[in-house]
Amino acid sequence: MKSRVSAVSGKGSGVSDDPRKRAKYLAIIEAALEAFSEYGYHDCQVAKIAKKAGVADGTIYLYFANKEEVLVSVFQEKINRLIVDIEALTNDCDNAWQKIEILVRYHLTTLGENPVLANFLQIQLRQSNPSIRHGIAGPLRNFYRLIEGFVGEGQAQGVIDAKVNVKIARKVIFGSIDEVVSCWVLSRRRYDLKAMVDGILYVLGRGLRSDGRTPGGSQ
Amino acid sequence: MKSRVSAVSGKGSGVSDDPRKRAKYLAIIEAALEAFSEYGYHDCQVAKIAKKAGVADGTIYLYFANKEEVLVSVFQEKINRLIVDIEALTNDCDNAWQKIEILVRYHLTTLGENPVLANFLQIQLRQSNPSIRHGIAGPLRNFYRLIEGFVGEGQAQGVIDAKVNVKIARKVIFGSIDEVVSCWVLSRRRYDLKAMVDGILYVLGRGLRSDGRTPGGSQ
Amino acid sequence: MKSRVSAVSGKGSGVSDDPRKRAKYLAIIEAALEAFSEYGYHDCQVAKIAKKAGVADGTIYLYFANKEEVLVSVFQEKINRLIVDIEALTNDCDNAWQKIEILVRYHLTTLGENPVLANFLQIQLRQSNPSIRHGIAGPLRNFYRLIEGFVGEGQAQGVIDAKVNVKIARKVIFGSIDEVVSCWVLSRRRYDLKAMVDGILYVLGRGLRSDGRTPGGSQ
Amino acid sequence: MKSRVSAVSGKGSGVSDDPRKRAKYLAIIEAALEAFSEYGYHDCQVAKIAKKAGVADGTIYLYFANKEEVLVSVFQEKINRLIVDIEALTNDCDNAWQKIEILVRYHLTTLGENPVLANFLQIQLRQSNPSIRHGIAGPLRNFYRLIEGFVGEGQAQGVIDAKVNVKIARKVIFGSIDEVVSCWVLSRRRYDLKAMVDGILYVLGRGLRSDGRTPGGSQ
DNA sequence: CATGAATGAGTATTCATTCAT
DNA sequence: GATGAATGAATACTCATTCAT
Repeated sequence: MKSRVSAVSGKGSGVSDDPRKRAKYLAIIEAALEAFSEYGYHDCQVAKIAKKAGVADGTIYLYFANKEEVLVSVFQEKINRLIVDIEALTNDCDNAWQKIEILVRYHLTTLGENPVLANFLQIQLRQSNPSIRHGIAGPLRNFYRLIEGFVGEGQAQGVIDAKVNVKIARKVIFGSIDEVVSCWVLSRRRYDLKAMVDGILYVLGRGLRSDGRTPGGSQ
Repeated sequence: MKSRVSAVSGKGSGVSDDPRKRAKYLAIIEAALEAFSEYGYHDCQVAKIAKKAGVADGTIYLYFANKEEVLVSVFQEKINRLIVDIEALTNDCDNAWQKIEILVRYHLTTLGENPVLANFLQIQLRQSNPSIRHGIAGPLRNFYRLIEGFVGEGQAQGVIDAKVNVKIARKVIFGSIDEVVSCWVLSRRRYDLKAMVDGILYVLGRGLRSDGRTPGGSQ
Repeated sequence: MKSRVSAVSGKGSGVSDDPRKRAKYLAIIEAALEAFSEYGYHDCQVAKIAKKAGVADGTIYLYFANKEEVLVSVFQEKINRLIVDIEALTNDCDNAWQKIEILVRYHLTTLGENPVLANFLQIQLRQSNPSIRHGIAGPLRNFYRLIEGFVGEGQAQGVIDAKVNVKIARKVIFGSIDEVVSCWVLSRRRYDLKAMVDGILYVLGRGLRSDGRTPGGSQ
Repeated sequence: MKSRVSAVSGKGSGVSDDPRKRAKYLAIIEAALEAFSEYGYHDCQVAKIAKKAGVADGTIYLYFANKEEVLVSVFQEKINRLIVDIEALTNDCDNAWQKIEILVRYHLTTLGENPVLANFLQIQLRQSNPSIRHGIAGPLRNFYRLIEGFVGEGQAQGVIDAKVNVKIARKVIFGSIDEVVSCWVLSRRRYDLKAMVDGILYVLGRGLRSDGRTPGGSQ
């Protein structure tokens, strides 16, 4: 308890003043990502994570309250990183639709280049129980908000159809890329994920962007 | 083993000549749907299914090879039913885009009226092992094919943009409705799912339908 | 739950209509007595009990809710048996002091001839935690009541000093024989426990019996 | 190892020339008494003792070989103190039976006023392993010898019945007060322990004292 | 001397599956 | 066919103890 570095009950990302603790925390996170991705949540014993991280089983519990918190923390670290990166990439972009394009492209490119993470996010993460789902909800909401922010911004700029409900737009965008990545992972990554970006953006763009066709907004 | 009525290794849907066997098979399927939906896959013991079905624990194993096969069979029965219903509803429809509209509307309406099934399909089904995911893939592919068939048909009819890749269109359609239903279930069904149909179809229609704007197809 | 034969939550002594269940229940009780006596509560794994009983580990849990309940049930069975035996032996005895003599003699004789039981009752049983202590309290109270009954009876008959408080008399009697047996067990039974009976009864008799000396009761 | 101040393997009572060490040794003893009494032996982690004592976990091991030795040392310190006090109180008493009265009265009064110690001695101490029981045996023997000394002295003085076996007398005396205190602790101290002294001494006195009745000693 | 982060051995309990009746 | 008592493999987590600082 005393000095546990908790990503869930703590400040949100395993922050610790002691850099050695932070390093070990991150080592466990990376080991857990690999282990969960390789075995799935239920078939991944804590001992496997500890071994991959090069620490004793008990050490895991100095940094996380339990196995569930490890899983949630991995997700949190990874999704937060994704959000931070996308925010940085879209920072000096004026057009909100282009921000969405960047998001979709970056998401698919990143996961396409990181099959372990993709497998974790699309498959293994979802084998977990309701209490884990609850822990995941918070960080995921941040990703949702990012997308919704872009959509709203685009409507304000007039580049996204104002008649589209923001939440529905987010669900279509997120649902589409989520499905695309899931299928790719389940296909055992037999094709190039990046190659799908243009096709998806074509459909999403037609569905969401304002264009000359609907200047006044009539359907 | 002997005369087991298997939904996975068997002919595909618990077919049996003996109507009493078929009835008990279906009773177990319904009990399992309820039980899985109520407890989740991992917290739903075979004993709970047996109790709900009014049979002994061991009897389950006269109809299914193991717990996994029960789950897969429930999915199979339900998704097949959905497919059959949608095929019937779209049978005398000439316009393939309208068929997609029917599919989306029927899917959301059905799950909106059947929270137990929705919870099973969106949440509990996905808590399972990769080996189950494999068993699910087959029946799910039929649903994929249904959507892809409508898209292809629509392109042949000229009502759907020919430049859209059929598989990508299917992923956008399925991913969108899947995400919409999942969010609804996770929100504890605090709003009306049917009410989302028009909003989703508006975006999907804009994204996929051919229109006066692009008669020749140039973007 | 359904048909668990519980000595704690059930009717009190592993009663079951099915004689086969009762037999297995008793087999586990006897195995547990031996195992607890040999290893002590904390160092006696459930697996050791199961092995001695000739059943699978899991079978223990068809008859008992947990390891604690096994311990409590062993105590209950044994102390109840002791009580029943003493009641039978004292039944046609007119003099209540003689009943106490019979109780003390029977208790020490029985434990002296049954070192496994003596070790269990005096040493291993007491290694347990408060929740177990609570489970033991009920059956132990019955033994207390037996002694107190004899004392009260003796006072009514005039054979036991009326000035002695019944509960204090019980504590002196029970405390004395308990200490005698404990010392004997801890001495590794290097002497004959039965041989101590007369000496103890001499002191207890002087302390508790009415006699010519104190007819009026003056101290 | 080096200069460990052991209460068991050492000279017997945490003796050290360095008063600072002695002070910390005693601080740990007091903290352990409280902690064991509060949580019980098995639920009292070494960390809890360390925290109460205001030292690091590891520091405990500079003063004691292991957790068992801490428990044994607490017992040793406390029982030795009891013995020393009783010896002082009985020093200028001529009548050995009065010494026994003093012992019983002092024991019950002290524990009655010190529930933490009473709980430790009667309950928590006995939750321990057989190996601990061995460590306790030595100091406890000193208490036994004290009682036996009084009894023998009383027989030499003719105030205690010569026909009573000294060890049996000790067992009756110790067993009685032990049972009385245990019942009091288990009753959650709902009555006044001191108030029982006279009642117990009345029975013990009748049982052990020589009196006019038996001048020659015939029963 | 003191610290406290790290270690890793140890175990009660669940539950999918079997098979004698 | 149906039953349900019996099986036994499998695992997260605790905490006494150590030792580098």
